[in-house]
Amino acid sequence: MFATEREYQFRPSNVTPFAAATTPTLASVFRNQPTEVVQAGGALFWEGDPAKHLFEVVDGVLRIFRIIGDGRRVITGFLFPGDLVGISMKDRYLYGAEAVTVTKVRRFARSSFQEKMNQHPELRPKLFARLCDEMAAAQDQMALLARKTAEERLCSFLLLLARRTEDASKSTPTVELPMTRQDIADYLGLTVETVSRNVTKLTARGMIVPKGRHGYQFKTERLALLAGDEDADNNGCDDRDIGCQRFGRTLA
Amino acid sequence: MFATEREYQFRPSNVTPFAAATTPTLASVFRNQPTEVVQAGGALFWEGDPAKHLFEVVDGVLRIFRIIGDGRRVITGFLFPGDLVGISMKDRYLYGAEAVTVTKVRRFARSSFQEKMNQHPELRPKLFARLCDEMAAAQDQMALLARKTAEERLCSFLLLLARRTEDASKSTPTVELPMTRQDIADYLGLTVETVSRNVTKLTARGMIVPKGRHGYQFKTERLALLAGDEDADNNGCDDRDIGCQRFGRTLA
DNA sequence: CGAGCAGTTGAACAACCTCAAAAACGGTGG
DNA sequence: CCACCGTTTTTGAGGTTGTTCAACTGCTCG
Repeated sequence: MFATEREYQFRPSNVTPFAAATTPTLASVFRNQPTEVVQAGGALFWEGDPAKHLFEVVDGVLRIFRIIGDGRRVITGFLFPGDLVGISMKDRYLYGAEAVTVTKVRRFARSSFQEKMNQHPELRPKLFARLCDEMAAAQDQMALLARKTAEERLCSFLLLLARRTEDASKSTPTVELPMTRQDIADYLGLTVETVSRNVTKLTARGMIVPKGRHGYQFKTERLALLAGDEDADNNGCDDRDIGCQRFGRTLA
Repeated sequence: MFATEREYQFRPSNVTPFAAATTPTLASVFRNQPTEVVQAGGALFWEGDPAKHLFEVVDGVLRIFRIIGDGRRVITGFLFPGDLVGISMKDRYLYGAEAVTVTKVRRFARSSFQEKMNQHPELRPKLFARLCDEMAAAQDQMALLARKTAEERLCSFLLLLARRTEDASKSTPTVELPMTRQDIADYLGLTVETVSRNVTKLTARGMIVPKGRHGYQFKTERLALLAGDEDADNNGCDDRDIGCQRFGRTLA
């Protein structure tokens, strides 16, 4: 589909450096599976396929999507290294999964995953917590789609990506956008044109600065003011914990 | 808040008559807790409250909502008898829960819920399945908000409600709308006016027929054609299983 | 009865979409 | 290395859907 192979570096979602060394993680269940490579644009599975496997994203970026009437596409999430795809109790996938970039995944039969989880009951709360994070992400997204303006949506999205990059702690991280404008549009419930225009606008205002092919340097504090999550006159410092990642889709 | 007490009858979500008699259900964990009554408009908890309890809706309807910048409200779900509220691994609720109608709930301390689940491990997959259903519902909602027109949103919503009524199997069930137009608008990402106009339009076209104060009789097949889930020229008969309810919010 | 709120209706407006075309990539092959 | 081709992105002009603002109706319940 694409011949392009883009550069990107996102860090695994739930693998904090120290915890990884001491306690078994969900990823460890997949550790000894061989990795498979999916070319950019290639499909891992389609909506409606028998849901026989789970996958762990090892490297790259996936998009999770649905098609509704008249071929309208909705991207319900992007998946990054460390994320799981295909967890469910349904016998068919409820969405399709495609590679945005060249992607490495580890495959696991659903039955053996169940087994592994029974052998390691200490992983259960971790899986549970992940579903909860994902539910929280889904609710954020509903709020975004229901009530935010195009500009707010874009800023929220950029900040979400920023949290996944190597230097997420920096106030002006450089972030790669491996997905197309069309992907972003389908994720934010907008058109390509609207996304493009707003990227241009943010660039013109200096909130983001182009860095290389698909990269931008973000002014995260200024973007946060435009993301529409707080009152305009509130400088964003409230006491709630928002430490968790809120991005991936894990369920099928 | 409201003095109004509206009539409604929705059936419990995951309690199929037969299964309830034979196997222990999630609801059975709550069975012996005393029920509390929340007046219409009253709050069960607010976003940001310490998440000390879970609740089971016994009777009535709850709305789950968030407030984003500038006071914009987003209703992320309505909860009906049998649904659970407040399940999470976070120590604070990520949303508020208010009673749409007078509502009966059973309260459970989070720790004792954990205990109960450990005592009855056979309930674990049921809880898990519920989270999966909820995730599926969230994805439906994202698709609705991202890509559907006002009319499609309203029809989708009405059909969702229809599935919860006593006579859901009938092709022209009579359904109560216990929530206000504002609630519906905040759930569908629209304004009150747009909801009102579209209700009027559907009524004029005879797709829904007013029945009493807050009730309507639905022509479900005709509504389904307008819900935007299938291609316009496809009469809605595809092979995927869509039997599950997809409505409630359980997580906090 | 009348105050207050939910709901409806109308007219003007704005944000976003659609359609169209040009520009910029990114890769390919001479 | 450069010319070419398909794709992605940007830009522009005009149209539509849904919003905003405002007035009005009709309940319900003191």
